[in-house]
Amino acid sequence: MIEPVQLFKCLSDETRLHATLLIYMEHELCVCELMEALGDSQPKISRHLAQLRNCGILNDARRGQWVFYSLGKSLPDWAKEILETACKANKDALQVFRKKLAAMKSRPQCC
Amino acid sequence: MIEPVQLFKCLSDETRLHATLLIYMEHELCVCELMEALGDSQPKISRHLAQLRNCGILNDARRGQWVFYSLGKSLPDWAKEILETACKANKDALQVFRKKLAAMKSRPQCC
DNA sequence: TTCGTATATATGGATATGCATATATTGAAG
DNA sequence: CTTCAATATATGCATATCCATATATACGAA
Repeated sequence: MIEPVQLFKCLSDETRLHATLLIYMEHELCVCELMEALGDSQPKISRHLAQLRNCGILNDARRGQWVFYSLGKSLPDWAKEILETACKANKDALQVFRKKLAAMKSRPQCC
Repeated sequence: MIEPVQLFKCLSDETRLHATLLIYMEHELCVCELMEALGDSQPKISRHLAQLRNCGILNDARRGQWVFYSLGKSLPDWAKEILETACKANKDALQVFRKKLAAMKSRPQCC
């Protein structure tokens, strides 16, 4: 079970915070979508996602060529509350990311 | 104005997290009370408090020999919400710290 | 083979902590 | 009043450790 201090450490990096909040809002995103939305390199995104997965914050599922990340299934309620609050506090930045997502061409299909 | 990622970084260390939550619950504590409650060395506590003060999370006020720390005055509501949620998630540990505080002899008087 | 993703390695930079020391306040002795 | 000691807190320095990132490479699916 994740501890508060561990969640805070995970969210203390911009890439991880934004990726987590985007996934929280969009329910499911793959690595290439996050690359596009956040404008970061593939290894950078992948590495941070791996860390979030190892902590139980995210869950990964391969479908064809793509690996989709979603919120961890056993994430406690207090952690979701913190994500919800962080979304509100980060509204402006998230808006920009979501626009980039929406403008993305050849987005992988959800099954 | 503090950014979410900055708050998370501050709370990503056990000493800072516990000190902040204790101050949130008790409204005001001095360095020696935090040393007693958390069982950490004086320079360690002092440094972490300085960092929290520099970020605007805490406020300091000297009264006599003591320096009392309280929540920063301009801390936004979303930040307080996060502290509230973290308190709930950390209830057990905080309970132990508060007991040590209550058992402390020669606690400095509040003016 | 190509596309999407993961990981190994190296490196630079940040961070935490201990120890020693400095500063500030208070009170007591002279 | 001045000096000295005790108490409370802050900080400079050295060090060890952790972290983020880039580059290169490997793996897995189509």
